[in-house]
Amino acid sequence: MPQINSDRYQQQRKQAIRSAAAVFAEKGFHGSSTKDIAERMGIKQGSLYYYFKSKEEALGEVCLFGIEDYVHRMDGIANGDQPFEAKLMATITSHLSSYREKNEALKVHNDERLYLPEEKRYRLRQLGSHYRQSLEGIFEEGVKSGALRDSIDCHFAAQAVIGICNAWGDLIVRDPQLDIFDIIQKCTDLLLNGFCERRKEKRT
Amino acid sequence: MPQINSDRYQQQRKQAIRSAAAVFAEKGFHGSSTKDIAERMGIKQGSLYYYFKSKEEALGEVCLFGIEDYVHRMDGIANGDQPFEAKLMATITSHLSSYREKNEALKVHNDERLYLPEEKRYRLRQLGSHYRQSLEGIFEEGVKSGALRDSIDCHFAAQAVIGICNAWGDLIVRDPQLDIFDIIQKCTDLLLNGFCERRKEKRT
Amino acid sequence: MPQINSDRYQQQRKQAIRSAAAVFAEKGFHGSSTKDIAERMGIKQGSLYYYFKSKEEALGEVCLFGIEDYVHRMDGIANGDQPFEAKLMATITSHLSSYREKNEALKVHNDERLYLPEEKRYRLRQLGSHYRQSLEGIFEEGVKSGALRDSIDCHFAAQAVIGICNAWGDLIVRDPQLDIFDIIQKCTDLLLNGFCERRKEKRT
Amino acid sequence: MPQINSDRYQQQRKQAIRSAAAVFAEKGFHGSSTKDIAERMGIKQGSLYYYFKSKEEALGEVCLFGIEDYVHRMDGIANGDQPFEAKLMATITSHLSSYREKNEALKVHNDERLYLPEEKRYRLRQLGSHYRQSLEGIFEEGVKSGALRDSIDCHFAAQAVIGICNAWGDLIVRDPQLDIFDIIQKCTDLLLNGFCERRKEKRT
DNA sequence: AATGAATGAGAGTTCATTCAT
DNA sequence: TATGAATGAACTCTCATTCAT
Repeated sequence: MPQINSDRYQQQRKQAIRSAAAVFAEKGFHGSSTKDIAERMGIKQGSLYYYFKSKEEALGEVCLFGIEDYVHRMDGIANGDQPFEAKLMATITSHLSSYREKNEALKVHNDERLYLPEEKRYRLRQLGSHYRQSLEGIFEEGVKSGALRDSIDCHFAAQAVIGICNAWGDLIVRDPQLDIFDIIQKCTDLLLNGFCERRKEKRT
Repeated sequence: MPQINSDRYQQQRKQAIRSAAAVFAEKGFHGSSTKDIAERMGIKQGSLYYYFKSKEEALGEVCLFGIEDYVHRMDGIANGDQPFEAKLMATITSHLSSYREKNEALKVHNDERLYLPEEKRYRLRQLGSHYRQSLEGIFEEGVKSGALRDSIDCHFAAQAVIGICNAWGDLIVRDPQLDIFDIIQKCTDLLLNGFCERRKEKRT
Repeated sequence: MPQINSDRYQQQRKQAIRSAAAVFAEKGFHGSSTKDIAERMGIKQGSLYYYFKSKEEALGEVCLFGIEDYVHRMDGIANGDQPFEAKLMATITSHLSSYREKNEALKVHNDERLYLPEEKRYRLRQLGSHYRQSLEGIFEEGVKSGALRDSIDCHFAAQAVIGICNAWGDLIVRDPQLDIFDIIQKCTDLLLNGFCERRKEKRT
Repeated sequence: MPQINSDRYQQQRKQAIRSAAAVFAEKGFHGSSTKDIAERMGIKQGSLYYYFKSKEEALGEVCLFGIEDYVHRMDGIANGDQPFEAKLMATITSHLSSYREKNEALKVHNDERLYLPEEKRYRLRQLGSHYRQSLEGIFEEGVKSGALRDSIDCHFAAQAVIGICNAWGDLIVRDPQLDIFDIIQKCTDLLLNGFCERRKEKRT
């Protein structure tokens, strides 16, 4: 019967979530044991159940932790009135930074959420869809404003941005040396301009 | 003692690999049981061991099966003398098609190979690196030929292509309705031209 | 995936049920471990699950095994056309003999069935009610035939018979030396001369 | 270090015993957790250990509480100089009333005492034997006085009385609606007229 | 070529118990 | 007097693996 309101408890629980995130990211949900998680946290296996009702609940908490505020940050970006280019870069920055800050939780969300029971996956799906739709909105805006080509398929574009960010996110998690700002820069450039040679001077 | 050379044996073993691929893709390596795999193949659990020494060997075979000829195909593409644009599109086509043809094996390679012991991962890493390097080579050629901007980071570019293909590959595996050629088209366009408005007429 | 139809399997499973009955009777359901049961059967703990899906299923099988044919035997008694006295004695004989033959299974049914989930308890309750009703029927018949006093509450009478048999059944299970036929005799005498109109000599 | 002498402590401890009795009666000893008991008492799990050294001690106290004064009451009955019929009825009344007053403790004594270590069971066995012997004495007296048939096996008779009372006791605990005085009446009648030489009218 | 049966290691989970506060 | 936190042992159950047939 944990004292859910106590500060100490909340603090320790957060710690447990981070530990679970780290272990799940490294070995996958089924490949991780509760003993692994407890050990990383510095407690004994049985004690973990003071903070989680089950291993599955731990996964749920990690997934939520992984996306929640990066989704909220997206709201801020989408509702701002910057030009398209700025919004895109902000999105990429936010997305890739999440991989650094929150460490492995976002990766766990991407790779392991399918092991959650439907009811718990529902909230995550809502958040994920919300994110993608906001991003699609940004692209639609960009098309209207003339910043983007008419022919752009905004759904495809949003998925592509998410996909490319997640791919680099994986690499970022695996290799902490990577220069995240360099990657943000290059991703933005790729998405805006592609790889082909076309000189700025020709732009009008 | 399996009759490794018998046709029937080889045929059944291939079947076992495909079954394992399907199950691993759906539930992950640790989430799958040998019973699951055997059942999908229509044999009994214990009989699997006639075809694999262990569950891990099965994973190894699936991973290899998942990448080997898609890597070889890349050699063909890289060594050809088509222009950059054609090679890029060929690469994307090859990559995404693999997800359809080989079904789930490529996905398994991407998501589960980390559960293999170092020795087995070595060969896969070689193949993967070879693939990425070939792709980098294509980009370097593109830069030299003037098709691509000088400023392109070829390593980044290759990773980006792989990342975007894998991201869409996941979606393709999950949703068999997706129009793969439409996606190929749009990916190529994105990578070549980006999303920004700049009309071909303005090029010259 | 047990071969449910094989003779060997059925035989071993019966053995498992008997072992479970013995252990449950001695230590109660929650006080018994699956290890205890397996050990009594001469196999290892994990192997028990080849015969039962769960410990609870084992309990269910034991309970069913404990009452099923003693309930059926009651049907034979109730439907016969012997006089009341003979039917009562037959009932007691059948009931107490069950404790000897089936060993501890009937005791387990009485003491531990409440740990079964509602769905499984349903069938048992049906059988139990059927038994009690048959017994009540015998008493009603006895009243009609004039063998018993009018004032007898047949529901009370049936419960009393069952209660007294179970009480002695417990003692019989605990002490294998007890002379079961002596007890049958005395129980019958107690109950008979309690419910009878008057003593046989005085009847005519 | 409990203040064993404080009134408050003794009062709370009694409360703890009653809570334990209720929980043990409902779920059995092994099926009950210390958390269950604490919750019913309105304290936290760990606090129980202020009143009991162990869960087992709690069981011991409950069992003792369950029989002690019902055994002492039997002494009063046995040593009185009422006729047999009155003593029998008093016994039954005392026994069945215990199930109502003490609620579940007597049931716990009957069903769960076997989980106590030998040393603790010893005192209970003494009390139980004492009870049975007193009851046997009543029967022997009854035989001598001519109220009962010569052929009565007094040991059997005492066991039968206890058995029938416990059987009805179980039903009484389970169904608080049951009319306890009706049952006392009927049990007495059953037993009396069963063991009596003959019906009163026919006696002279 | 395949399987029924068994195994043993390890998983997640529960819980009586302890103890500093 | 009571509790939050932690522990470790035991438990049920799963599963990769083996092997005689």
